[in-house]
Order: sequence, then structure tokens, then C-alpha cells
Amino acid sequence: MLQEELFRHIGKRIKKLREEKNISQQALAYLCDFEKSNMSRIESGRTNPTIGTLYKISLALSVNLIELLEFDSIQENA
Amino acid sequence: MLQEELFRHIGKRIKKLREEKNISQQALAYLCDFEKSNMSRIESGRTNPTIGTLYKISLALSVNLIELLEFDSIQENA
DNA sequence: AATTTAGTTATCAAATATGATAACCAATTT
DNA sequence: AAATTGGTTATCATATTTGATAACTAAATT
Repeated sequence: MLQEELFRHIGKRIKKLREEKNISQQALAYLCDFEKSNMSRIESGRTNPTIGTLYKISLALSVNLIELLEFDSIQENA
Repeated sequence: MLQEELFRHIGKRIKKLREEKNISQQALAYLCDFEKSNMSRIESGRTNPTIGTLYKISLALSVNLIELLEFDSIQENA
């Protein structure tokens, strides 16, 4: 899997978890203490977020950090 | 958990997985195609790595990305 | 129709991750 | 003792993430 695909997967995963909580993108951004434009960049997979940024998002969503990375067949070589 | 603690946990986890494979730090850095000094920074938790960097490391270690984040009580609020 | 809300995209500055190199220490090997 | 190997730390340049702001579209609301 290419890095770019990973970024898109993570973005979709965040969006899914966010929508399950019925939170708007800008509300989530506010909870994370960053800009809604930044949140949009991350959800669309246009950036390579730091683990610190993902951690903040996981806290705001009240999920375990690992859940942001759980999607089908992230890797097959384990 | 503070971000700094998270970074240290991830560093320790990488070190543990690396040692289980009997790979030196510089050998792992070489596999990831980056500098041994960078690898040292990451393992010691002195940096906030991007998810792309962690992904490269997971590929080099032949483990799932999630395994780099698996340690006790990463969060309690899930 | 005007306003508000949600989201996207662009731009620029500031902060920081990473690349590259080097000096250094400790342990091991020759 | 000299050389090699593994690791740490520091520094500087470069690339990129993030902060901050703004303009824009679309949809929903008043």
C-alpha cells in the first residue's frame, strides 16, 4: 500500500468515526484546537499527519488511537 | 497521556520489535531509507513522527502499522 | 433573498520533521 | 592498539506539517 493510500484511508476512517458521533468537521477541529481547514486536509488525505495530530483527534473523538488506523488489510506482510 | 509519553512509548515499541528481529538500529534505518540519526531520534522519543514515517518502519519490520502503537493503556477513554 | 452552517481550497508564515553530515562514546574484534 | 560496529547527540539545510486567514460553493434556515 502506498503512503498516499494510507493517508486517504485514515482520513476516511476519521470521517466515519466523526459522523458516527454526529460532530461537524469544524466542531471536531475546534475540539482538537486546530483549524477546520487543517481538519479538511487530513480527512481528504492531502497531508501526512504526525502521530501527535492523530492522537489529538483520537482524544477528541474519545476513541483509542489504534481505531483511527483500523481498516481492512492495512498490510499483508505481518 | 501526554504526547511526549506517546512518542516515548512508540520509540520503545519500535526498539523492542527491532531487537526481536535482531536488526541493528542502523540496519533498520537503512531498510527505511533514512539516517541512523533519525532512527535514534525516533526510538528515543525525541520527535513527533509522521504516520508516513511510522508506516515505513512497519514495512521494514514486516509488522502491521498498528503493532507499533500497541502498548498498555494507550488511552482509557475509549 | 439574506443568513448561517458545513466543507473545500488556496496562500503565506511559523514550527517542526527529516536529510545529511560529523563528532563522540562504548563495546567488540582483529 | 587500531579498526569496526552500534548508538547518541548536535548542527544545519530542506521539506512539509500546521496555524492563520480568506474566498468560495452548496445546502439549510429564517
